[in-house]
Amino acid sequence: MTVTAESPKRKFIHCALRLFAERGYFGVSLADVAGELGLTKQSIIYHFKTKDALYGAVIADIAQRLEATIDDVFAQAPDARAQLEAYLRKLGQHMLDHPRDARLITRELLDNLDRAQADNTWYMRRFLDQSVAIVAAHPNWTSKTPAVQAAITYQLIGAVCYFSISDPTLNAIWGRARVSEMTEVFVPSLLDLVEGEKREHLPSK
Amino acid sequence: MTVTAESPKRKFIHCALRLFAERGYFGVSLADVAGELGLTKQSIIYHFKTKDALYGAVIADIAQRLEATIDDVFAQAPDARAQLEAYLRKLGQHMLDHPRDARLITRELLDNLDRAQADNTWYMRRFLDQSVAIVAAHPNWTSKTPAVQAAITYQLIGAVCYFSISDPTLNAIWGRARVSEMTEVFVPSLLDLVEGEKREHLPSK
DNA sequence: CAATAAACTTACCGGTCGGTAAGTTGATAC
DNA sequence: GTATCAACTTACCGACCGGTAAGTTTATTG
Repeated sequence: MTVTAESPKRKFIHCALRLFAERGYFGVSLADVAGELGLTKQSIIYHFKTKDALYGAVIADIAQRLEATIDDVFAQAPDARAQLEAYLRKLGQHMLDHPRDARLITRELLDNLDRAQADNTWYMRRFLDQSVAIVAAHPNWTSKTPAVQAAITYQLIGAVCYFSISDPTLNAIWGRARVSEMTEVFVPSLLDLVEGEKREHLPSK
Repeated sequence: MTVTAESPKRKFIHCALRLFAERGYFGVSLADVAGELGLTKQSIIYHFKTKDALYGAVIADIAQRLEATIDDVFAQAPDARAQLEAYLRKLGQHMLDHPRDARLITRELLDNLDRAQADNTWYMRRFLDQSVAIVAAHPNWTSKTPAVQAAITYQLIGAVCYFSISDPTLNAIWGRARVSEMTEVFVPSLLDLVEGEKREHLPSK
């Protein structure tokens, strides 16, 4: 059993992703991150120079993994309709498997209110453009304006992220049993909304 | 012209809502809030005892205003279908008019990961239950399980909040013109998704 | 005019923050 | 065997944090 030799930088990114997702930028100190790995905050400063730079590396890491998922969709699905279905399934699966990504993306959206204008390198841009391209190719929306296509795309991504981050709260409100039911029907119900079907295969009372 | 005499407590709540929405709980200090009103942080301590209590008052304030919106829907719309339409229009309008509410609700969702279990008084509970009741009454979902109804409700609220908080970022990515187009078609497109129509009245190229 | 109470203020405290500076350690290279 | 370098450490700094304690100001009331 060999220890997977993760580079020190990647170890910090991995750990920081988790903490930033849970508590946000201001809710996490460098000492918190380093402490989780049994190190001191100065080891982070050594690798990343500043806290901002560490945060940037975390965002870039998520963006890269999301782009990889999309490339996968383009490679596998035969036509536009199948591509959108594959996209939604993969995105949904990704965000349910990695709720931290959904949490951090949503936080990034919230915290970038001021930064959005100043910072012209927006790490998620490529991912978003590719997502819109998939929606735009679908028969439902090929004839629509780019604005409509972008709005639909955003609704879909938003629904997926929002559902993922709501999980703990939903559990507290309605209990684990009901939320686990909700999770099962979530992606199918989203697909039905997209295809305009009448949701007949969803469970009835 | 009389100055509307807002109580000191309400002035703090109003100001804190804006700052918490913009920068989050840990991103805002008591001195920040008081400074905006030309006062010192101790004046906040005097009124609210702790920072946590101030934050709680802000959340309670939002919850109360949302419940008022819902009561309105129940009072006005004649049947279940019209109620859901009125609900979505009002919710969408509310979140577009008051993006801070959408931002803070989403932040609350994110930050309550740990608190959700411990804190059994969850201010948004009544609002959420009423929202689910409206969705459950709609012909599309009356026959579905409570879990499905809750999932649909959450997707709808999520889409609205997510779109509202995305506004600054979307502007930075695609420009004001396209985003303003998106905003116009947003609620109608959501209604079309709900009613299962084919989006014929949405603008085409 | 004295008493009271709301709505503040200044002064201060222990603790934590991000970041600088100057070592220390252990492995590799020549 | 010593020079080099990555990957750390300890020690420290000024700024800021939430919160306590003890006044001060202002308006109202008997």
